[in-house]
Formats: sequence, C-alpha cells, structure tokens
Amino acid sequence: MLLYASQRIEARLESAVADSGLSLSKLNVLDHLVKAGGPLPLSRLAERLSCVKSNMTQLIDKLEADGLVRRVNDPEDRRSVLALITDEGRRRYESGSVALAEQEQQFFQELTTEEQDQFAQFLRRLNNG
Amino acid sequence: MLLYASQRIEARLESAVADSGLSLSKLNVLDHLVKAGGPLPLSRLAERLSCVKSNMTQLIDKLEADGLVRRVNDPEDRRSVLALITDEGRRRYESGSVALAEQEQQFFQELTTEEQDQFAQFLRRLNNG
DNA sequence: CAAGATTGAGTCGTCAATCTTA
DNA sequence: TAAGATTGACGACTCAATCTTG
Repeated sequence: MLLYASQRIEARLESAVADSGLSLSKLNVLDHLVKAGGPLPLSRLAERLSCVKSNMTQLIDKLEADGLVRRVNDPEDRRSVLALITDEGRRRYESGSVALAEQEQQFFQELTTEEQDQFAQFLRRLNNG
Repeated sequence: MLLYASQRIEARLESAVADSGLSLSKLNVLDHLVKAGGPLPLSRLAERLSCVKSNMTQLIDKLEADGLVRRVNDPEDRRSVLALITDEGRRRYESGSVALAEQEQQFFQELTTEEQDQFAQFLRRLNNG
C-alpha cells in the first residue's frame, strides 16, 4: 500500500518531465550541474545523486548523445572527467524543472491545508532520518 | 523533495525484502498467486500488477529459475500459460511478506499517532484517485 | 595500493514486432 | 481479426572486474 503509493508518485513525476524530453534521472543530473555553477567530475555527481559510479558513466553517455552535456578534461587530475552542461542542456533543464515543480504543486493541491503541513513535515523527517 | 522521499521509501522496502532472497516485484507476484488460491494465467498477473505482459514473461522466467513458480498448461485455453507457486515459493513468500510488513510497521512507528491517521488517509486517497 | 572512470553482466521496467491459437 | 505469450531493443539501476593515473 505504501509501496504502491510511492510508485504512483514517481510515475506521475516521470510522466510530467517526459514532455521536456527528459527522464527524472537526466533532469537530476542537469539540476546538480546548474546548481554547482560549473562542471563537475563524474565521481562527484555519483556521490551527490547517491548512485554508483558506473551508473553515472552511462547517464553522461546518454546526456552527451542528446547534446545536453559535454565531457571535458580535468586540468587538475588526469584521471578525472568533468561533465559540462551545454546551452541546449540549460534550456531543457529550465523546461523540465518547471514541469516537475508544477506537478509537485498540483500534487499538494489535492490535499487540505492541514494535510499539506503534516505531509511537508513528514517529508522533512524522512529526508533527514 | 517529494521524489527523493518516494525513492527512499522504496529503497527501504526493497532492502527489507532482499534478506528473503526476493525483490519487491517477485514478492508481489507470489502475493497475488497466494491470494488467488490457485494458478493464474500470465496475462491476468500482468493486469493485476499493472505491468506489461512481456514484463511478466521475464518475471516468471526468473521465478521459475529460482524454483519458486512453475509454468503449467491451461486446460481451457491452449494459448494460455498458468503460473503455479511451488512449496519453496510459498515459504519464501511467507518470509518476504513478514519482512515487508515489519518494515512498513517500523515506518509508521516513526510518526506520531496523529500523523499516522493523516498519512493513512492520504495513502487511501492517493491509491484510489 | 587507492581513486576515477569504464566495461560487462544481471534485474526490472517499457514498447514494438512476432507466433500460435481462438 | 484479436488474445496470449514471447522475443528483441532500450532506459535506469546494481555489482564485479579492469585500466589508467595519483
């Protein structure tokens, strides 16, 4: 029941973002690159998204094929590869994050004011604990 | 934020079930077979789990390889294949569903009584709407 | 040896195409 | 033609093994 609800939520958000030609995973990568204000090593991205390094390799492969990100050398460590967001990546990020925010907004509007407060508090606790 | 919470929930439940050598998907299939009280056609299973038929084919492939399910002919329709849970499948189901229930229980215990009521109501609305 | 990235294999999901049977 | 199941190709994730560089 809890599981089913959780899957429903994810499916709704995924679908909202798909109109911008993005998946939640790809949007998440772009989000971190934009917020960082500059290119990031793949290993740092993997840490921040709490995923395995090999997964980030594959994600950047796809984003690079889409033209939303470019791999550039790290001048300070030749082992490292930096992910750099492109102009097109920035445009897609804007579009996708707006769609995501709208869907979350719409989600909360299905709750009463009291439920909104309770749920927000619950999310904070869950995301911290 | 909502997304992150949803993923955390799923990861917790998945991990709890993993100790029984099951994934949430496999447990879900076994659950429907047990509750049905007899073998079910793959197409029915796919409907009930709200997934695509080809996914059920693969799931049953894995469950059959694990020895938890057997494919048997449907005497009433030669196009149809029935999934039949084995004794070992039943044991694993018991173990996995207990672990899942415990984890959901533990999850709710992190909430106040008032929050529990609110959240349960919220889940009902989400799962119906 | 340890860290960064990649590759290969496996799980769980999708869709599109195919094959058999109704 | 449609229903039931399967296969193949893909997206997103995991782990284990490998290669290069520190």
